[in-house]
Amino acid sequence: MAGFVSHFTNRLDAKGRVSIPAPFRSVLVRDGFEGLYCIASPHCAAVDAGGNDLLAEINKRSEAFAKLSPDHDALAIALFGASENLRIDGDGRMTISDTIRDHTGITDQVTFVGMNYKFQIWEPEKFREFRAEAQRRALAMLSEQRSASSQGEPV
Amino acid sequence: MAGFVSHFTNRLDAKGRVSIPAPFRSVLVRDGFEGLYCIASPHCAAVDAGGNDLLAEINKRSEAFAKLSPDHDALAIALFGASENLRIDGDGRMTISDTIRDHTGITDQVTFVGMNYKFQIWEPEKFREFRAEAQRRALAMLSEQRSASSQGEPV
DNA sequence: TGGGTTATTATGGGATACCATGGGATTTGA
DNA sequence: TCAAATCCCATGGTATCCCATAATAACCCA
Repeated sequence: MAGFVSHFTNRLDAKGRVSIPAPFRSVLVRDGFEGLYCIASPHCAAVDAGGNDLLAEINKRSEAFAKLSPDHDALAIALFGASENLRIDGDGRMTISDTIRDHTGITDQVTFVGMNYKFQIWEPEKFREFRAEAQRRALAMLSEQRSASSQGEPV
Repeated sequence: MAGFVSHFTNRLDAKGRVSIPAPFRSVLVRDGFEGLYCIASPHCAAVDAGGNDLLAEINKRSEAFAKLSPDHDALAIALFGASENLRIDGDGRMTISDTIRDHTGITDQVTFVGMNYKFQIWEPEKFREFRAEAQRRALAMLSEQRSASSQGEPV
C-alpha cells in the first residue's frame, strides 16, 4: 500500500493550528485510525506521526518486555509517555501542542516529511540541516561501499 | 487500540483533589472499571493507576505462583495490600490519599504519565528526573532490539 | 488545445463546548 | 457533634466546531 511520501511546509495560524497535507490525510483515512498518533523521536528534533501502522510498531517494541517489570516501565514511559493522540478537525488540521513545540522548536511553520508508514513533523530550518547532513552521510556510505566492492564482491 | 498516552501536570486544590486528565478519563470509561485502581509501584516513587487492564496484569502476576504457597501469600499481600480503589467524583477528580502522598512526595502538583495499559502518578520534579533516566535506558534497549532483529526497520 | 468552470486545499476568524479549578452546601462517619 | 468526604454549581481559559475566502489544481466541453 502506498504510504506517506514527499514533503510539504505549511503555516501555523494564530491558534496554533496547521493543515495536514491532503495526501497525508487520505493515507490516514485509509489507515482507519481515529485522530493522529504522535511520538517525539528519541533520535532527533522531530515528531513521528501516523496511524495504526505506527502504533503497531511501537506496541511491538514494548511487548518485548514483561509488564510491571522495571524494564517495561522505563520503556513505556519513554514511548507512551512521550506520545500524544491528537485530533484532526473537520478541515484536516492539527494543533501543535507545547510538547511538540518544545521538542521540535516549531514557531510559525511546519514541515511534514513522508516516510512511508509514518511521517515526521519538523521545524523547516532544522529539517533542511538534517537533510543536508543525512545526504552527506549517505554519500559517504555509498562511496565506502563502492571502494570496498571494487576489490571484492559486487553489491 | 490506543490506551493511556501522553503526560499532563495538574494542580491539587485545598481539599487535596486533582483533575484526572480528560483523555485518561475516557479510556477508563471504555475500560468499564468503576473508580480508579491504584497501587504503589515497587520500583519507583510513583503510583500505578488504571482499570481492568491493570488489574488483569496484577492478577496474572500473582497467579504465576501456586495459591496457598508462602510465595503467593507474600506476593498477594505486597500487591493487593498496597493498593486502593479510589473513586472519581462527578467532575472527574480524585483525592490524593496520605498513602499516595508518602510514597510519591506529592505536595501541590501531580504529573499523570500514560503507559498504555496503565498510567502513573508522580511528583512533577521526581518525574522529570526519572524520565531522563528512562529515556537513556529505553534508547539502549531499543538499539539492542534492532540489532537483534534480522532486518531492522527505520525509526 | 484552450478557456472557462468547478473542486480541492490552505488559511482565517467567530461562536460554542469542554475542561481544569475553586468554593459553597450537604451528607457521611466516627 | 465535629471533621472529613462528597455533591453541586460557578468561572476563566482553551480547544473544537463551523462557516467564509482566496488561491490553486482538476476537469470538461467545445
